[in-house]
Amino acid sequence: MSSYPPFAVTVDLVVLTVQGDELSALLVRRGVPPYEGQWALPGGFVDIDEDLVDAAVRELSEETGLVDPAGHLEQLGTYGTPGRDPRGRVVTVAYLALLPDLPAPVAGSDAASAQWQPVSRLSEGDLAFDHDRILTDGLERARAKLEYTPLAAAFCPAEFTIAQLRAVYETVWQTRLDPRNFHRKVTGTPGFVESTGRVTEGDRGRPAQLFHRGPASLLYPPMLRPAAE
Amino acid sequence: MSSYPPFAVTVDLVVLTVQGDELSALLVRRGVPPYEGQWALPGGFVDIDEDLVDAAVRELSEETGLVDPAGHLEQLGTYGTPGRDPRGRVVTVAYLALLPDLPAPVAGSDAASAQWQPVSRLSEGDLAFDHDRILTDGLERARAKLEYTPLAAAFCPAEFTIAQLRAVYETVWQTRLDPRNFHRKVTGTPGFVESTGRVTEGDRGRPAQLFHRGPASLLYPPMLRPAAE
DNA sequence: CAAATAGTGTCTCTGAGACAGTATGAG
DNA sequence: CTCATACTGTCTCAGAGACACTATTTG
Repeated sequence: MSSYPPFAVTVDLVVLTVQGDELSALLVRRGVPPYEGQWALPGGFVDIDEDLVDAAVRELSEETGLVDPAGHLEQLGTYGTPGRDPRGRVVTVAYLALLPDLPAPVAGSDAASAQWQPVSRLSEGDLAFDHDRILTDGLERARAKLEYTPLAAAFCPAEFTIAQLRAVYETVWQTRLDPRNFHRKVTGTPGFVESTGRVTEGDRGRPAQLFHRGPASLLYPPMLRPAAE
Repeated sequence: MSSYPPFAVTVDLVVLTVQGDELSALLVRRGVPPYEGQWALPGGFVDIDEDLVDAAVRELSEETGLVDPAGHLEQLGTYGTPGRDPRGRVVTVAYLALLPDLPAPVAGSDAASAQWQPVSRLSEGDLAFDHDRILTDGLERARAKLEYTPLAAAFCPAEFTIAQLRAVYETVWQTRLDPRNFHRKVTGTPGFVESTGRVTEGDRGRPAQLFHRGPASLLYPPMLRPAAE
């Protein structure tokens, strides 16, 4: 092995959640150079005997304090352009995590320096390294996947109403959906959601049925994102 | 950098083409351990100052002899489970390449040991390392992308007929499509194909118009893969 | 001429979107 | 009661699939 070019390998995480009517990403403020004091995606070096996804789960739990939160984690892509990290040749494997709005948003060991930031307030150049690009790719992946997978439910608590699920779509896509057609579509797509029999109480208006995620991994027919203009 | 765990980084390529009515992948026979004598995906180590995609392009041209073939290349995913390579901790970034059927299929420096193999004849365990898995992932990616992108044209020569394009779909999806509806759908989807004004000659039947790829990067509405049964 | 392939017209059915109308809660 | 939200029914239009039909070549 010593004859092969030595690389460092990191994982970085695009962690998204829906808070109120904002799509937010988990960011950490860097405490050490390079890019000291700037915001960055959470992440870190992969141990030499650690699987990539395990490193991602470890970093996620270190940053959020949550062990196995009931969301979604998938590989996003790998970024390894020479010079992307001034410390040397670092290849980073980016992961995308979608989480429900957490009771205690960030409670890990690095809590002081980590916080949720609405993606609408971020602009090119705000983040360290090439993390702007990675975040942009993660957002586009998330938006695309809402169309043909039931992943919107990953942003919701274990039990949720159709209106909550609709709010996820509206927030992530920055669009308005007709509540009546949305209801019919979601409940009519096999395997998307399953009724729990329970209903909400104490809200305004008629109580809503509570659902949990169905068994489908692909939506057929897909949810259609209104065409951009 | 010396304080970070040292990894080796490779690129591996899932190179697909359509030959006759078969979807084939480019495989190389390994000449050195580990897995000496077994078939594997083409690939190799990334140079310490080389971009990942450049390494993929370099390996592709070394194996096929073609510089910038008019196909498609995209990152597929990264595989880095400890133990996947007996030589040590090797993380590989897999790329997916879609190429038109080449006049001289494989004419690179490693030509003797490289050849196209129909994917239908390959089964679990045929390939070295975790390349079975990578190939499977590449196939699924290719099949999915035909639905919502114009990538089928990457399997065709620069100018092609609607029937040739249909043959790509039928081969990759292992299905039959109605020639008449297919024709209407493809020519009616904005930006998918553009007429060259030329027609074929010398074939049986009425001459067909020749098209080249249109400017669209996403098909709307998408091509629908017949539901699996 | 027949056979083969290219391309068009038209019907039916499904599903998306618009939106009226009904159900059931809080105040 | 009013208001708000949940949910259902129904209409219209676009597009997928089935398939009859026309067009243009080779032999």
